[in-house]
Amino acid sequence: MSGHTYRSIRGAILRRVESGEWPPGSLIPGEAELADEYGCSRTTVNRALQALADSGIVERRRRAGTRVAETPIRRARLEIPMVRREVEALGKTYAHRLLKRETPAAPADVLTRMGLKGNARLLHLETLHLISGEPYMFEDRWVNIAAVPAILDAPLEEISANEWLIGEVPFSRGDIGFSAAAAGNPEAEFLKVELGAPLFIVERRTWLGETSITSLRMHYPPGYRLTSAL
Amino acid sequence: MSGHTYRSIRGAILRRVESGEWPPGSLIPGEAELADEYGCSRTTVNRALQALADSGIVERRRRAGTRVAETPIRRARLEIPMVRREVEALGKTYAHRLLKRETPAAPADVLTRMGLKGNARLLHLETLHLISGEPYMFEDRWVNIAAVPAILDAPLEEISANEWLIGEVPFSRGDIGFSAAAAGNPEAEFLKVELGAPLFIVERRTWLGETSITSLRMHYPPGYRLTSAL
DNA sequence: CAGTGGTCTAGACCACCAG
DNA sequence: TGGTGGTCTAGACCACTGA
Repeated sequence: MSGHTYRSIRGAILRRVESGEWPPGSLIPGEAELADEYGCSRTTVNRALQALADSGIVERRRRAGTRVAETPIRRARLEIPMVRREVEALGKTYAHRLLKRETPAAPADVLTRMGLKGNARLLHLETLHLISGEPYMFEDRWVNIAAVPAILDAPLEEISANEWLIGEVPFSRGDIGFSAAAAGNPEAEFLKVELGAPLFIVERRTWLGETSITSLRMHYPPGYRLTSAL
Repeated sequence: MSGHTYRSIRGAILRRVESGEWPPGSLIPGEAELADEYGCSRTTVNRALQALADSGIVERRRRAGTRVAETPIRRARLEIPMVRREVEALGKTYAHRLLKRETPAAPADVLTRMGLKGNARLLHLETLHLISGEPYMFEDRWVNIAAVPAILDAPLEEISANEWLIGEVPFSRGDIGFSAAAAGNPEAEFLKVELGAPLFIVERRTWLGETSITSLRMHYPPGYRLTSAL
């Protein structure tokens, strides 16, 4: 090593992009040439360029080389913490209240969302999450009983379904969606906001392999804000 | 190479984590040991483990080794496209209408948000973005004239401020925030929604080095949804 | 089909930090 | 202070794909 880390080289290349030396859409020198120029190995240049490609600054293709991205795509990396952590990070005390726990016939839209058939048994949970005793977030959750039968006996008054599921199925895949919606019932009542108030909605589905585990909608009252560096 | 790519090894390790062989919080074998076990070089194992650490599956510390994450942090990676692309990706035609363009005395909250002093000159823009002729998003933007003086002569009726700025300052840093808010004026009128309708709000600020460039608020009507794999 | 990035290897040294 | 991950190197072969 001659004092060149892949970070320093990534920085050097980024500066040349930002300075306009290599404008958007232009081809930048190949790895071998850059390695020669910076006096480091091609491996190190490769790593730097991969990092830049990962952040959307450049686009790379075999044979075609590396070009500066034409339209810089913004990639925001959001960290989605557990509600408990979110609250405790604010220095407040967290609590939750299980408002509903039932196994009704599942609505068609929930079944569709979870990719299940009509005979699937689902557990429906409504939970209010509290910050220092005040409403923080209202959660409407459905759980696929076939995927985690033990949930029927879980002490969900003491441990939230989210945390119980993390203990049971620690690593699952899923997707997430963000939107806005007017407060209806029962969420308006539980969150102590007026009917029609604008709520921030986070929807999440998780899967273990091909099996749907849970699907939920989290309702945050006005004032909630999700942020990220860009 | 003996048929082992860093991806296959990442997958193999992930499966052992998911299977519960290494429960959350537990220490997994060191790089050297895993390399030996899988019959590949330590470099390859290192790359696999770095990828897993990057997705929040494991946590690594020198001397302490690699542990399975205690509480899996969810990292969502959001791609924030230009509005034009977002619309065109739906197969619709994009257009925009510049509704306001003025250089008033800047409100205090805008100055604070942009980290500027009271004497800073700002350009205020209100733009309606259209999808196939219908309102798609209302944008309220402030631009720091000192950072990009040429914007005063930019043909913003033809090219949206966003795209003009990308051309002028292709690579800038910034942050982004998501929230919900009730439609007020003028956005309710322009978006053709009722006063008080729940809007999805995206706020963005961008900087070039230490200089604030622009700060904006994008208002999406009910129905808009931002999604991501988890 | 030739040139580019993608990746693996074996070895080396370093930075960090828990014991 | 020793063991762990972090990183660099030089060389090699491979996979893809555009000219």
